[in-house]
Amino acid sequence: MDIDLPSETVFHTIESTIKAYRKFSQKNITAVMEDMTIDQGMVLLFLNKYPELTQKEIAVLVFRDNAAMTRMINTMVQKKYLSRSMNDQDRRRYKLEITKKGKEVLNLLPPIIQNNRTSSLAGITKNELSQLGTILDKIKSNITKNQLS
Amino acid sequence: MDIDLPSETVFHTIESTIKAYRKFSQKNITAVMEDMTIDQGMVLLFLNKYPELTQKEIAVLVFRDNAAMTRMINTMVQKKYLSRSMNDQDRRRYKLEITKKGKEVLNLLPPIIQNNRTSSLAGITKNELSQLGTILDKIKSNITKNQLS
DNA sequence: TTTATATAATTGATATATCAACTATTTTTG
DNA sequence: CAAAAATAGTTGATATATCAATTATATAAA
Repeated sequence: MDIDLPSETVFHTIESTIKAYRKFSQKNITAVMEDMTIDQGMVLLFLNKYPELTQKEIAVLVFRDNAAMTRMINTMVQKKYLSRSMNDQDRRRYKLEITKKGKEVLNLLPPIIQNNRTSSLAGITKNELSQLGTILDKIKSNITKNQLS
Repeated sequence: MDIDLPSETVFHTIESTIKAYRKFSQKNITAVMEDMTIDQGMVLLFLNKYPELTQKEIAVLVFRDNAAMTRMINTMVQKKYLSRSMNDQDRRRYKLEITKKGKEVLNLLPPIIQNNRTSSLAGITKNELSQLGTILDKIKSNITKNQLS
């Protein structure tokens, strides 16, 4: 059976776009914050907005599983961006708190992230952006439907 | 500075789409080929079509760097999907050959991959597909332009 | 034709991804 | 309530990602 090479499919384009964005974004972050990764930065942004998030909930937001999250947060605690303490309401969970060092990151990061986004989307109309979202959502929903069967 | 949470951006949608596709695709591949990964499968597809590819060229096609490629091919050689031998024309390169076991994969995989693609893209028009490609290419070219400066 | 530069691949260090098995707690339910 | 099920998180095993430094070979330039 003959099929298109992966490099000729839209999935390849999707993947190369997000990888390019991640690399670009990481480069700009590294320039001002030596040991900060995109994903660690996202964790800080989410926790800043919703301080009650559990590791599991954060994992969903950044597309990782529990195990990956445990290790990522270990690293962030070790690097002093976060502190972990007991949650007395539910002792299966942790309370995650952003440290002073973490808060400094939250001052530096947003302008850079904003710039990453706007420069990547330069010249793309609101309409195109919404089409993009709509089509991708269709693909995702096709996949979700198929996952169940 | 207040910015949108990552989960509210189109980059999040792009990432979640490709991750969902990868997971879906991997599940279907695993069902017929226990220890075959998507990326290893892609390497086989590319090598099958272009037997002269170097590790470096394959790396570009599957969005990895040389180091990752070296290790991935080590694994594939160890699992007997590929064999590595000297290239006498240029002794910096290897000649990569698909083994019998690798060729069996090449019989099993294409129908599954084809099905992954078509079921993920069900209901999406040719026009939408080309819009998707166009918009993503715009984003990529914005990023490439910025990378240079 | 030597020296410099470029290229292909490897290795070490560190971070991460994924699955499955596991612990420690709730929460549900019979 | 006690047993069963669900939930949050951890750990081990294995694969992978990335950067920087290194080796070996090939090509270009002085």
